[in-house]
Amino acid sequence: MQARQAPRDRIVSTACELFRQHGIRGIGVDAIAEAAETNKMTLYRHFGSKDDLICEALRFTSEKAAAFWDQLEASHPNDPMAQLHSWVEARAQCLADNQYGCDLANAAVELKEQGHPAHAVIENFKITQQRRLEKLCRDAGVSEPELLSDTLSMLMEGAQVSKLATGSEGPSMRFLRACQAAIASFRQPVKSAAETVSA
Amino acid sequence: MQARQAPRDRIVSTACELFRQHGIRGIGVDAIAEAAETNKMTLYRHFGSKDDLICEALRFTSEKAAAFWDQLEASHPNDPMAQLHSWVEARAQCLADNQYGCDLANAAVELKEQGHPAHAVIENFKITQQRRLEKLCRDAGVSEPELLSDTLSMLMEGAQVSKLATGSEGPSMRFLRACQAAIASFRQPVKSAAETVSA
DNA sequence: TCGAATAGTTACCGACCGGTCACACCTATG
DNA sequence: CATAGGTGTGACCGGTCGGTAACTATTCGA
Repeated sequence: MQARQAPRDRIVSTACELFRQHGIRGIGVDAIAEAAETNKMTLYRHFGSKDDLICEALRFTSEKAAAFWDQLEASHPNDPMAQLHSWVEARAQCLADNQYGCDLANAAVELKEQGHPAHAVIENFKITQQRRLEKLCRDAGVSEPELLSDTLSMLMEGAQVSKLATGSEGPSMRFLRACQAAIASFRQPVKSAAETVSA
Repeated sequence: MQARQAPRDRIVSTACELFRQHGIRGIGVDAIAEAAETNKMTLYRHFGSKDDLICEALRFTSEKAAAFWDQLEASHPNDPMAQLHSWVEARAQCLADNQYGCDLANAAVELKEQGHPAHAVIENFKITQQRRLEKLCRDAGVSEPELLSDTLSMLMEGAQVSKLATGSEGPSMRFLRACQAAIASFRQPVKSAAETVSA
């Protein structure tokens, strides 16, 4: 039996879970503290405000996502095209497993007050993801890496919100095929040595 | 000077606006009534509850969107491929104009309690839009109309949430080009009469 | 073993939430 | 002019929100 996590860690991971299930505005700090088997006073000793906790929870989620990229690179070393397909398949799997969409994107929808500290966390996360995806596309040698990576980004975000709005029978059902078709349409045509030089 | 709208209509359109700006959970009925230049009691005489008002506001927005399709068909009669491109351009324009994304999709993100009456409105709207888009793709004679329409749906949803999360410099910047590339990749190759028959 | 830090408990605060009440008002139509 | 129906006003309800105070219990290292 493992020693119990520290209260702070329990609060963060519980907050992640409850924010995902009920929405950030849909759950109160008291309920979070209770679900984390602690109390509101301890929560406020670790986090100055609910907004602080929101940021910390989003950071926590985004760090877990960052680990996924290392794993991806290790799975197909020196084969960016295989990594790209692996990325798509992993996103499709995540889409099938998770009924709540991307926590960071949902937070962006929910927290409209501009200047909210969470915006910086969200933007930083999304931009990082997009940069990594773009690098992958570039390394894979597709014809328009920026356009492909943005296409895949939009397909991914769209699939998640579409699943929320329309259910799993909607467009998100064809997310995997849509991504694969997009990648295929941007693959460099096989060129002869002469063409490669002239281009 | 036009006669003032009836209180009920003012409440609905004001609610649409404030829900869009602050989120459904981010604005109270009192503030809506005040912004509509009326009061909470009148609001509750027309709508049984806030949830009722939410549904009515979403219905109002979705009806405005429905009118767009007639307009689209009239602009390029009997030319579904031109209508499809026109649809993409209109969505791109809407994306550029509107900083809050799709109200219906945002509502789906925000209202996670299952069984909320708004879900039926959202699902009905989204499914209707998707069916019309799919019909357009089919009429345009692309090779895989279902896959293309789902791709375009996901690109559209993704562009909106991506703009919320990453700002207008992110993937949504290339929404138009991404859609056009997707359509191009699904265009039927020109076939000879013999090929058409043998297929 | 002592002391300091951390965690738990209870009660509380003011603000706001969705929703209702009783009552005064206005206007339009008979 | 009278009456009726929609409208405006302000007070009020119970509940919940984010956040705090004061005090006790626990843990753990010096």
